[in-house]
Amino acid sequence: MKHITIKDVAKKLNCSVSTISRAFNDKYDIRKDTRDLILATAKDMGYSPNPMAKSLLKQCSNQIGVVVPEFINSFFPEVIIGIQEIFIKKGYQVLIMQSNESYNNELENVKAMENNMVDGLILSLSLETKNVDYYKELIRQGFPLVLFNRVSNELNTHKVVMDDYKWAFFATEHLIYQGYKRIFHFSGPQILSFSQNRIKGYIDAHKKHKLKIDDNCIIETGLMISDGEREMEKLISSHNMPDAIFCVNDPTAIGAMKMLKKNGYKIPGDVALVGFTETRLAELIDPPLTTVSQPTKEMGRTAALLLLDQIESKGIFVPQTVVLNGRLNVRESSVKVK
Amino acid sequence: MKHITIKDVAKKLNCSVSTISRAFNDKYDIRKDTRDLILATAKDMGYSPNPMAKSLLKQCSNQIGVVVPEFINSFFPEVIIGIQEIFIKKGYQVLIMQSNESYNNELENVKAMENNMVDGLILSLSLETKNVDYYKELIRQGFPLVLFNRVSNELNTHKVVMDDYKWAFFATEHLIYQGYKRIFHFSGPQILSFSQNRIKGYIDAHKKHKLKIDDNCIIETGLMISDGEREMEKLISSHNMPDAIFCVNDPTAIGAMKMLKKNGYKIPGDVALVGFTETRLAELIDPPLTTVSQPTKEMGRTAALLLLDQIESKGIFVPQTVVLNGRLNVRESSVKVK
DNA sequence: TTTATTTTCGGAAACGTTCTCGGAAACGTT
DNA sequence: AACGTTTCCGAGAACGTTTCCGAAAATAAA
Repeated sequence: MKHITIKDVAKKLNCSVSTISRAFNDKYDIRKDTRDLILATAKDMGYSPNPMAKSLLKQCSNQIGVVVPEFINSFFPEVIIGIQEIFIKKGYQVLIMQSNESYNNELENVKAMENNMVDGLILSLSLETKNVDYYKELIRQGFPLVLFNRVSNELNTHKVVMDDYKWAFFATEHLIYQGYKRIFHFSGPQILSFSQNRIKGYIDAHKKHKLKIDDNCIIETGLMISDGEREMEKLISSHNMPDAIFCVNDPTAIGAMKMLKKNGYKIPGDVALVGFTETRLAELIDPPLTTVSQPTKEMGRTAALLLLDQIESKGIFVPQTVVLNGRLNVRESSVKVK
Repeated sequence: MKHITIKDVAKKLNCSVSTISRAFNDKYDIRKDTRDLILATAKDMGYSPNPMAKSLLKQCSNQIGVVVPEFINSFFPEVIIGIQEIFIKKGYQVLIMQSNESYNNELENVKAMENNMVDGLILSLSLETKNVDYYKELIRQGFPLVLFNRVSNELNTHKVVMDDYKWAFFATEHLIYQGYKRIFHFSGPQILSFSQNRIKGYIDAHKKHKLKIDDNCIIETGLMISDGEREMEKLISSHNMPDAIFCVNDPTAIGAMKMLKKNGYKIPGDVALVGFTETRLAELIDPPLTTVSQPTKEMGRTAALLLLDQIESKGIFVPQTVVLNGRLNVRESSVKVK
């Protein structure tokens, strides 16, 4: 379990450690053949430079950190794959941690990353996160931080999101075009900006088509399958049924669907459903779920490129918000039955 | 972006760095009130010890690494949650990397982890991994390594698996009890030991019930949805239809299901399906999929505890293979239609 | 009071690198 | 032969810690 160090190589070749270092860092002041010799014997001995020592000296680690709320659903994993795609190519390592939707974990994770001297951080906020002071301070100090998906208006830094308003609008309008009149919205937690934007899209689509929205049509639900189930159950037992529901995301739509099926309702015959944020599930469940899909990998790649840019341009940067396009995948769950 | 170091604190308090270090490491040879003073002012200054420097000195990092083949399906993420549960509590950080089912990536990841001086590694092999020499060498050197789920017989170290043979046997037997006669098996890659075990279970269940297995009943398929689709399509076009299929995992079963439905076959009326390794999908798709579920979080916890044990007992350890129990969740996809 | 013991602290080496500085060869020029 | 250049390399500091060793101060024992 003994690591081979630069000294071991130096001793073996009877030269100084500086020379070895030169060979490995492609410096100009080293003879070609000595470099080749060094590289060859080093490889032979199984030596490779210790990145921690290097990080300590250079004060940067060639690592970047990713902190996400969860990775049970396929959304975040797919984003991460996009992130890795970029960074692996650039010789960076990607460290991943998950906050499990807890503010404390999130903060711990971020601090751990920071201590680990990551050169930058890509972050998506947890459900619980209301206080972003720590991140503000980080940004103030010039620490490269990119937010995606779950972002906060209070933080002035690079962000990658999709146009939630626009696509919520389109999704709702789709239901309207299908002829549904009594469209409910299962919304996400109010703290998250995307929840607000999706609500706004839902409302404005109604306005455009001069449709009234009842007071109790917008129901703050959550983001999990269980949340959808719970709220659907409430609706069913209160005999206050919509003819369509636009859900803040796929899991809540799936929860609603489960509960509807359990109670003998037909989808979309009795209640039509539209989700948001493609998960793998959407096209596999029965009936297949109409949903707005986000370009997950592209979101990852974009966040990665923004971060890379900020890291490499070590200085003044203008916080950018990249808005990615989505797509409405119309499937069986929302088409009007004649 | 300037880090506060131990020296800054020492200068401010007009004492030596050793004393600061003592305060932070709860050493006995320091006066109580000086320690309190140091801790207080350090906190005030926003100082926290640099873990990289510590790792460099101590030659261990209080970090452990997890390398998994993918995390698009919910299986690995859930295992990771179990792993984190244990390690977070113990003050370890968990670094996660994914090999994307590529042997090269896997090796790169493992080396990166090693260079990062992780104190141990939890690994699940990629599909491509046939050569495990590097891991052998790691184990020989005494590096703490725990394998789970995708393990190799060639590696003599801690392992956490489930009893694939037993549960494949039960799953197949379940189909037999339902009255199916022509049961095919979509198998995984032969290299993976779990594939072999599941095949064996499938065969032995037939033997027990004195049922013959045709030559072409066992079809090496893969592990992805697309693999299941492909092989199912072949079967359909060759008019060589089974009345039931036991699939090596859920994604292949789901792939088969998609293709069957697309071609108008009824499930389980025309073809019954059984999967393996619970994914979130199984109970949500239509029809709900009968499958063997693994205790994912427990698998993670078990692997973590084994690793922890090996790390802390710094010395002779007896490689252990923990076999976890599964469960057969019978759902609609496999029950005989009268 | 002197000596022995304990408590508390500072100095310095070490972990594995990179990098600046200076110096020794090797070479070319007059 | 004497000098200036260039090429190549070694010594040593630095990164931020911990820990061993020893010493000063405080206390206890004589």
